[in-house]
Amino acid sequence: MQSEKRLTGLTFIEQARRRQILDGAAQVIVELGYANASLVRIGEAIGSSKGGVLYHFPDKNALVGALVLDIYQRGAATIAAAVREAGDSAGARLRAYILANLAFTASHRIEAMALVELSSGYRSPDGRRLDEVMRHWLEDPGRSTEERAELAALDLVPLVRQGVESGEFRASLDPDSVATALRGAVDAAASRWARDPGFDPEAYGRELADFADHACRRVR
Amino acid sequence: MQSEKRLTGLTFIEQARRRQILDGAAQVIVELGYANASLVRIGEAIGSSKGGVLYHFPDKNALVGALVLDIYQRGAATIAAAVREAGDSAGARLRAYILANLAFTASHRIEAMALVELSSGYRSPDGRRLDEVMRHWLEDPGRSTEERAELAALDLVPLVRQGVESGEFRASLDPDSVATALRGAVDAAASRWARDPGFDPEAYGRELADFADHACRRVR
Amino acid sequence: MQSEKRLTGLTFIEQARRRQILDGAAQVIVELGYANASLVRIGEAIGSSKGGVLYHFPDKNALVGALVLDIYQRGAATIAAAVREAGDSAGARLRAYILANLAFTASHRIEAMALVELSSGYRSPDGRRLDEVMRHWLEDPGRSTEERAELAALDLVPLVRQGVESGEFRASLDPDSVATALRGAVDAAASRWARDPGFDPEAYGRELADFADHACRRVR
Amino acid sequence: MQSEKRLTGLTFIEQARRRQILDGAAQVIVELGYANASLVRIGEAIGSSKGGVLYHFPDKNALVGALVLDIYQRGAATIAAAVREAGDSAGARLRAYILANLAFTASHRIEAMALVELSSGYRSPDGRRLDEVMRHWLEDPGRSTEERAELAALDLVPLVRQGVESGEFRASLDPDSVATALRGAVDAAASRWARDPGFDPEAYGRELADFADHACRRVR
DNA sequence: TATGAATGAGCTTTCATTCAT
DNA sequence: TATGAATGAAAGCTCATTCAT
Repeated sequence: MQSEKRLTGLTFIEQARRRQILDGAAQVIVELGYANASLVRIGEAIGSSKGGVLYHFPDKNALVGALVLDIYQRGAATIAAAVREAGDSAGARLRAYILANLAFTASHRIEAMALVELSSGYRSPDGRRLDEVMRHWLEDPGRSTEERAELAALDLVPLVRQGVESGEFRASLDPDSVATALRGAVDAAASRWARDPGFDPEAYGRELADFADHACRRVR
Repeated sequence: MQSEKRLTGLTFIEQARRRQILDGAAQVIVELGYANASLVRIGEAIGSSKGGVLYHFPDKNALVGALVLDIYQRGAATIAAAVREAGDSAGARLRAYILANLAFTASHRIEAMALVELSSGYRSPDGRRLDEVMRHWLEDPGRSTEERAELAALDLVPLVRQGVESGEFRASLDPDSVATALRGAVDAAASRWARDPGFDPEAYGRELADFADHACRRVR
Repeated sequence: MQSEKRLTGLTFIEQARRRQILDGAAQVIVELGYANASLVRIGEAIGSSKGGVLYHFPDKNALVGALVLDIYQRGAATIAAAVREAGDSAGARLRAYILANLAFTASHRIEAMALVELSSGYRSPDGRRLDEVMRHWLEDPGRSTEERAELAALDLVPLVRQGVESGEFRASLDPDSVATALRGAVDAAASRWARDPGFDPEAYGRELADFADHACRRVR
Repeated sequence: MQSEKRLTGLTFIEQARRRQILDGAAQVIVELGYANASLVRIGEAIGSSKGGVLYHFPDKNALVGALVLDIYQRGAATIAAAVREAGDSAGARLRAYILANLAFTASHRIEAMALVELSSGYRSPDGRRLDEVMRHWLEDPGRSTEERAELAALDLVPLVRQGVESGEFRASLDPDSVATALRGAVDAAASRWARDPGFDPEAYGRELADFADHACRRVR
């Protein structure tokens, strides 16, 4: 039965191989930097050859695209869920956002670091940065509403704004600035961890959540 | 008189040319990404040739090293000064640190962005990241005590710790986490600015200073 | 019964598949040029895969060889027949030769163009041109006398020489040069047609036949 | 003085090197076929490296373009001159055209063969044949009127038409077909010569000129 | 009778680096 | 104080070929 062997057009072993390649790519990118993450090295990382890699992805750009999208989706899914479950309070939602982010970083060390590496190291063939390219991908009309919703959940601005409007957060807070700052603080974990293996992302998450709480919450 | 024309072994025009090259390099790195910043393009950017660039720097690696060090030093100098002038209060010093950082970003747009690009894009010939390499440079025994002091002033940990110990900041603050978070928030400005030309780093700096203040200061 | 299903060692379906592959190959070669006619694309052209193609031919070289030989044989068969039926007059035979050639081009557009593409694009693994390789094939002792005769019929030299010797053609005619010129004029049709879809090979054939007639025939 | 060292923006030695590369390229293309004429081999042919070749031409396509244009221009110049000097008679002009073409082939063996090889072997990066690409080049508005005139002189159609209209050639002649046929006959010389080193292009030219004369001229 | 998977040679291209001038 | 010229390593990519299924 085709339906048993295939899922979204790919056989299971094909999917497994792609998974393996994506993992290998992430690893090499983290280890050597995106600039030095050649197809040969990615191939070697999974005990294969550059040809083997290119058999499963049309070109390097597609491979990186798949990798980024994969990490984003996995991350967005868990983070969106955590925020959803946190209830209506902006404070609780913000805390959940931060904790979930750093829990994801903790449990997906390589992936999180790879994302950081790519977010400033990657340029598309026509010279655009990852953010810009991502925006195009996300606007892909083939993307489902749920996916869109989850990816949108990564945006902190509405969350902060809600807190301000509900009076839970200080009125003088600028949602845009706060979002930028917190996103920066969250992303800092991966690079910090990269240069300091003893770093504990989840502990950092708890500290950061408290920090953000004190910074945002209206003084009673 | 040689002694008038030379400073640290370089003539003034030599120094001027190096300055020009470093500026050109920063510009190209920001525009095209570190991966595409070839020596030819850097040469073109200053109306010179590949060979001209390599006359002033032994190799590309040295050029990048000099660039990073140059930016760091210039930044550290102004920031250290601002913090020094802020007096003894940890709160005032933290505010000065943040404002000075973002003022530097605002007045050195290209340099700040280049640093972001390099901080994850650059790898030394033996594969080490910029941070790691920087640490080695800073430990260079040839470096003067003042330089050391200024570069050390970029480290937020002692600053936060002082605030906690003096009772100005909340006792439950973890200096290390706060330092990581704030450094991440500060650095986020350059990448944000890169993808959003309308961004105002100094305004962001004021928001971030308030944010940090509320987060750190002990509730009276 | 095996004997009913096989012919020269191949089953009928096997033969049909080979036919299909050869046709696909010709098509792809014409469309994309020999250099871009990869096995994958040939496979795709017949709704099959690379592997499918290579099951029927030991390697790409053999496939091209078979294609060329196939086209030559089919062309030679009809042309030889036409010349044979034209009778003894050299003028009539020459006219028949030209008309038959261009009728074949007209009815086998793809094949004729593929031959043009291959005649300069193809090189054997050891670097020899198609002509040279063809000569070897034709000297293959396994080839029957009839086949030989038909393929020999493509040679214009004896035909022209006969006309000269019989006095039908001008005595000053150099058979070798005339043969080269007319072969060139005949072959020009396919390339002309390739870049000018409105070209009419059969009309051209009639013009060329008249042209050759006036050029060769002794003025009464 | 710059003006002594430069011509059309290139120094003389630069021009000499380009010449050398073009010659080497033509040689390799003839020897191995366009498909096998890699930059390494072209480099080797002139005792250089692939890098050396690419220093003088931005990419392989530009190299081939320069080669084709160069051959065309040199050929067109001598042929146009010969036709011009032949006077007004269409017969004399046609004879001059044919003789000049084959004299050029005789004196530029490699170039003529390379052109044949390229005319069916080359495809531009976007898949177009040489003829098509050539047409674009020739329409380049930067091209001078004289160049245009000379390149236009390669077109046989107007020449034949003039002969028909002046009554010098048979009225039943179709200029387009005759042009195609004669061009084919002329070009056949290079491929014939390639597979038969004893071939004499100029002798062939005289035979072909007579042949064309008899074919075209009105019987008195 | 094919397909899926993988390999590795070879291609074009970019680029840091070297060297003579 | 630079440029011109050239090299060769390494990259991304295509493709014929092999092999297991």
